[in-house]
Amino acid sequence: MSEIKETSTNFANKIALADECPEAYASNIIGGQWTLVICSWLLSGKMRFGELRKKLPNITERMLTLQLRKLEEHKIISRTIYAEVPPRVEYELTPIGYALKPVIKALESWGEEHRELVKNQR
Amino acid sequence: MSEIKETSTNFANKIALADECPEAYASNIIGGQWTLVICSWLLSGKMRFGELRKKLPNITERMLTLQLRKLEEHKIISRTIYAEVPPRVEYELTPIGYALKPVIKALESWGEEHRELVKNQR
DNA sequence: CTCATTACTTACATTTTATATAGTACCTAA
DNA sequence: TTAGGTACTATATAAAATGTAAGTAATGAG
Repeated sequence: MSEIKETSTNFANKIALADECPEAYASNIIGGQWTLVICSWLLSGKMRFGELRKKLPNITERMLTLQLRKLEEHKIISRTIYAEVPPRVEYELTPIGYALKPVIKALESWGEEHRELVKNQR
Repeated sequence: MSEIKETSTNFANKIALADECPEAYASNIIGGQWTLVICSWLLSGKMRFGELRKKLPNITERMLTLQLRKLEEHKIISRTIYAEVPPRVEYELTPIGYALKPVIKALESWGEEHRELVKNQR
């Protein structure tokens, strides 16, 4: 998060890959440590900043903010601020965000399958 | 890649997340920069080290080796060495590796959809 | 003996991502 | 007047991922 150096080889490689492989493109967007989990929670409806924080016990406020900003930038979630005191901010998936559902489901079931397999091999 | 520090908060968080969220678990495994692209190529059949390298023009041999080792460790690919000179090593998806197909397809189509959307908004 | 080929290793440097810690503004209720 | 909740921001640092450059082993061809 924070800064990326647009002259690095790493950056160029990401661009090049994303350019020809939609799966790499997608993986760059949702590949963060908390991204999928946040989306997964939001699949069941809009949530406030504080609610999300409670659902993700070990996340720092900074990380949560960064992840939410990144998701917002990518149009995956929308942010609604209510001018109240204390402040209230709600996050909700956009249509393209909801469209992640099959991806998340596919990952979930593969993850479970893989976990089973690995467990049984030891 | 390379080293992970088993005392870091990051490590603990990953474990905790992976523990309860299969999608985070899956994402940790296939989340590398090249992982999905490699699997994607292997979906169409076994390949040699050198072939893969040519398909991924910007990857360094080091990165390719690291990614392949990680995939092998996670039982996603199998490695067959032929005792020839010069050496020949073939990589092939295991059953659980092939089971990634729906995940990759879901990511691909979401990626394309997302890319379209973003493009049209500018 | 020297060179080429393939699939790696190793040591090191850089870039990217994640965490820790300490703030801030706002108003409200005590 | 002071404490408290909410959703942040700023700065520093640690850790992980990726990249660069240079090797290595084995052997058969010339």
